[in-house]
Amino acid sequence: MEKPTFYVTTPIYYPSDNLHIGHAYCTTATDTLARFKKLMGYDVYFLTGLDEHGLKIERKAKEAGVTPQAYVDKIAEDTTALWKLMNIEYDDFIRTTQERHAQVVQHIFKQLYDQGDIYKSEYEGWYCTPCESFWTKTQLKDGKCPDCGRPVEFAREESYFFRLSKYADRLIEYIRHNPEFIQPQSRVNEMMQNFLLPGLEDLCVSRTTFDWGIKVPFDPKHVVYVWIDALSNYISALGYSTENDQLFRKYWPADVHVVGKEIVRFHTIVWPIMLMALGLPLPKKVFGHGWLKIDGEKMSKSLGNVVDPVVLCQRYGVDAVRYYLMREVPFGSDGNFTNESLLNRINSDLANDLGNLLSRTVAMIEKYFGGVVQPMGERTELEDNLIQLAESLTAKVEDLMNRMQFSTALAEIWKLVGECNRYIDLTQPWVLGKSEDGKARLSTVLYTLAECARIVAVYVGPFMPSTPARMFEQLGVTEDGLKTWDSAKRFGGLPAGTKVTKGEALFPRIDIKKELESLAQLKAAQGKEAAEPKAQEQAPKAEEELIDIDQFAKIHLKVARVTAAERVKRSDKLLKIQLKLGNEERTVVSGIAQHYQPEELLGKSVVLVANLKPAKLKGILSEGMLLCADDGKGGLKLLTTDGEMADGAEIG
RNA sequence: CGCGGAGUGGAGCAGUCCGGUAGCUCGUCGGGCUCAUAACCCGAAGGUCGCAGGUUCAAAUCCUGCCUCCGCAACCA
Repeated sequence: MEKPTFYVTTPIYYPSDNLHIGHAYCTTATDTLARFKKLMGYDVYFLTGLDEHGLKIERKAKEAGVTPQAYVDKIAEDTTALWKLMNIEYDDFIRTTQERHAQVVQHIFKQLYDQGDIYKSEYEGWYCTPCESFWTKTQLKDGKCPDCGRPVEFAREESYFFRLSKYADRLIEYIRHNPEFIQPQSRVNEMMQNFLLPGLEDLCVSRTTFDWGIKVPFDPKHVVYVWIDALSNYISALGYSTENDQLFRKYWPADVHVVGKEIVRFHTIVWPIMLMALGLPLPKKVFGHGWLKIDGEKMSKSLGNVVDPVVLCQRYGVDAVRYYLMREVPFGSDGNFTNESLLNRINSDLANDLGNLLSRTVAMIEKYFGGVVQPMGERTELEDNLIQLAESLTAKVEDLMNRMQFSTALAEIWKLVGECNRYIDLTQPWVLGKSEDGKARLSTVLYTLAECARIVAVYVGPFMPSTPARMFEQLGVTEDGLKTWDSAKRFGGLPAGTKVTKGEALFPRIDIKKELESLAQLKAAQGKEAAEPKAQEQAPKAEEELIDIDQFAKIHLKVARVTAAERVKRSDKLLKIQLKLGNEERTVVSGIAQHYQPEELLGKSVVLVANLKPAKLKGILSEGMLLCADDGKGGLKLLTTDGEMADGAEIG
């Protein structure tokens, strides 16, 4: 009989920088699911890869002084090395710069154009010339370019558009009739309320402002812009629309697209509509997982809190890191990554509970029976309970895994680990070992423990791929039939006479205090390294635009005193500030609400650009600008005067 | 009122749909045990469930209002 197929994907990540723990999180989850399905007997196909086009990469490459291709080649190499390190068992790694992909994208683009779903029009937006970027009105920061802060101008660009609106009703119906399609459920509302029900706008799918992308086949000054390029990877990797499309015919539609919550929208709106337009079946499920925050904050380069999975794997071992990622946070919710919680998990769950259980079990079999597992004798209530728990695990774990509740699945497995540890205390093998009468009972106790350890080893496999082998080795399990998922469903598979061998600690305990210290040192050292090249980068920029004294004289700076300050309603960043400059009163709206509480500003002497053209922000007229300095860590400080100054004083 | 999520012992979370003794993990304190990686087991302390009203015999749970935090708002997993 043919095995049922299971096609699962990660997003194709954007390689503008090396990948971080967030990417590792997503890929680990996908790998865990893929391994589970393989153990369940599915013919699994697991795709991951990189989305290598776009302006940002074009620029990054330029900064680095290499071609975009060379730039992404390097990161692709690092990425595959990372997945190898992390034991990610993917079947294919697609890169959007590969010819096989470009062909398919062009085919799709042309087909959609020919059937009228893509049309040529004009893209309107706010254009920042130095950045060569379009922004929507809402993306602008105080009316300026969110990237560089310079002024933008309204502009139009010839573009191709994809007629999302045409398929919106069909998609709404589909989502309503397929409650499993978008997971977790809470994301359904978000998509419906925010995008589908208010009405979809057509999607801009080409650009003429940069080159690094796949050319529109019939209009080569245009480059295919993001989503048609990126999303197509899920079928281009299978050979869709080529002569060699067996994989496509075998595996499509995908069973699960695992994605981060920020791109759920593209996977549940744009992608299904693309597929509808192409007349293809839709993926069965899109699962949007949450984000890992670092010490409670969003991970970002500018905050300097990006966590490198390579370092963690090298220090603690791949399986420990994978375990932590899958156990700590319910899949679908946001979670918090801290070194401390990682180390705590490793020590308490892996070293103390699991590792130590194996260690004490094997040690006792060696001590009391020369390392030979004795036959199971008469069962008491204690064994019945434990065995019942072990055998009931299958159904629970399978159900949770199918719902991608990895964290809860691990918690269930650990209930058995915990009960085994308790069982040892209840049966007191060290007392049994003292008398000949006790030995019969002892052989039952130790058999029960060894067999439970074998069962745990099987269940833990999808999460921690190299741990089962290490456990089997100590337990003396050699027969492949005792390592399968099915073999864990029934207690009693382990044959009496099996020879156990005590090995190294499965997960050595970590001295958390010391380890946190050395991590801090490591970070400090890295910070230094990172800071140096940055200073060099900035140097040439300073010369870029020199102004002469006359130009400077045009700017009127004055000392002002804050007399009142309040938050601007419906804005996270803006404060409305009342200022006194001698006899004059002014209102200024300033984007510092994330750095200052209104009350801490009262009475402060600040520096005002007094002759800035007034601007309306959130409907409030702002007459000037307060000078602030960026501390480079995402913080912002107002400039004030050294000692008391009369308000209204001229600066210059 | 753009949309969504969250606020529960020191920390992280479950419970909220379907009202009825507030639960789990870690930490802390006390005890037990010695097979084991100073691990394991038992027990205890610690919560007016964000605030204010309302419905009810009964509210963490249902309703109304408010406060605070976080995310999204055309590409950060």
